[in-house]
Amino acid sequence: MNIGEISEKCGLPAKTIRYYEDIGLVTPNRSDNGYRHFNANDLHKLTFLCRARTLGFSIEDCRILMALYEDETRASSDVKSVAKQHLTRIDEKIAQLQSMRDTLSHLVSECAGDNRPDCPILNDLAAVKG
Amino acid sequence: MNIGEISEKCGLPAKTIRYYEDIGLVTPNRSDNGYRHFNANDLHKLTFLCRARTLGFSIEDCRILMALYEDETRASSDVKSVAKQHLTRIDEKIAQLQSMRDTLSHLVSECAGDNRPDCPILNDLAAVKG
DNA sequence: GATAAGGGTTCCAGTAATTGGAAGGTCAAG
DNA sequence: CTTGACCTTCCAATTACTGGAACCCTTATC
Repeated sequence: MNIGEISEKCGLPAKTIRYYEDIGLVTPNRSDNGYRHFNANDLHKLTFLCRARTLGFSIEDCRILMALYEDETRASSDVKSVAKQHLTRIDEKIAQLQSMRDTLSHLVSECAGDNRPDCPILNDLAAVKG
Repeated sequence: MNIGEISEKCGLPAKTIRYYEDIGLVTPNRSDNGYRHFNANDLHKLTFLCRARTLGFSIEDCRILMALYEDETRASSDVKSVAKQHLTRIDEKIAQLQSMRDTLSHLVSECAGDNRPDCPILNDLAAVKG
């Protein structure tokens, strides 16, 4: 199938699929007219990539996971290790955002939000710490 | 003061301060030798920027907030509005990460993590939906 | 006076993962 | 034969820096 069709099926934009070919994540064949020709295995790979990216894995993680996916002699512990590391990174990010959120929502609640210039949000931002 | 000193005080790397000058967020004077010379107002601005970035505001948000900071006739409602929008974006991001986290931690818990190749994580990633 | 250390300067390139757009080739239908 | 929907490649932009090269300024030391 052509790139438009597989794009529909795997959930990735055609542009992204071409990019993934560029960086060596997939290597579709070419038809005589120069069009990329994708087979069922390509569909599996691209679906895999789409899903992994949706779960926030980096492209480099995806590369590792794809290699494991294609290696029939892998140990599931290797996969689990990559996933757990990613989970840790997600948790760190959530904690960081939560901390931002807490500070910011406190500031927002303090601010009158009227037409006077006095503003606790700006006051906080501009405060030079000792 | 020179860039090294103000960098210490405001918490931003010298490189970042130069970048902020490039994009017009600060405009320090220059000494005769061509060195940037920062005053107390520059320190306030850069501290402001450092804090706002720490809270996750984008550079463009910072630009808006800085303009409000410098406008003595601002309405605090304008500041609050920017902050609330940002808060919404943070909440969305947290929700998205939380959803990734839930899915991933479920998969991780299902995976034996031993030296056998069978792996629910890879199975999930490769599954072509509907 | 030479030199070395520790500032400072500019400018160019790279990061992550796409995305947008231009210029142009291909194919099926009317 | 032309129109429209595909496809192709290649270059540039995005966000917010960061690294590095090549070079200048200042001060202290030999």
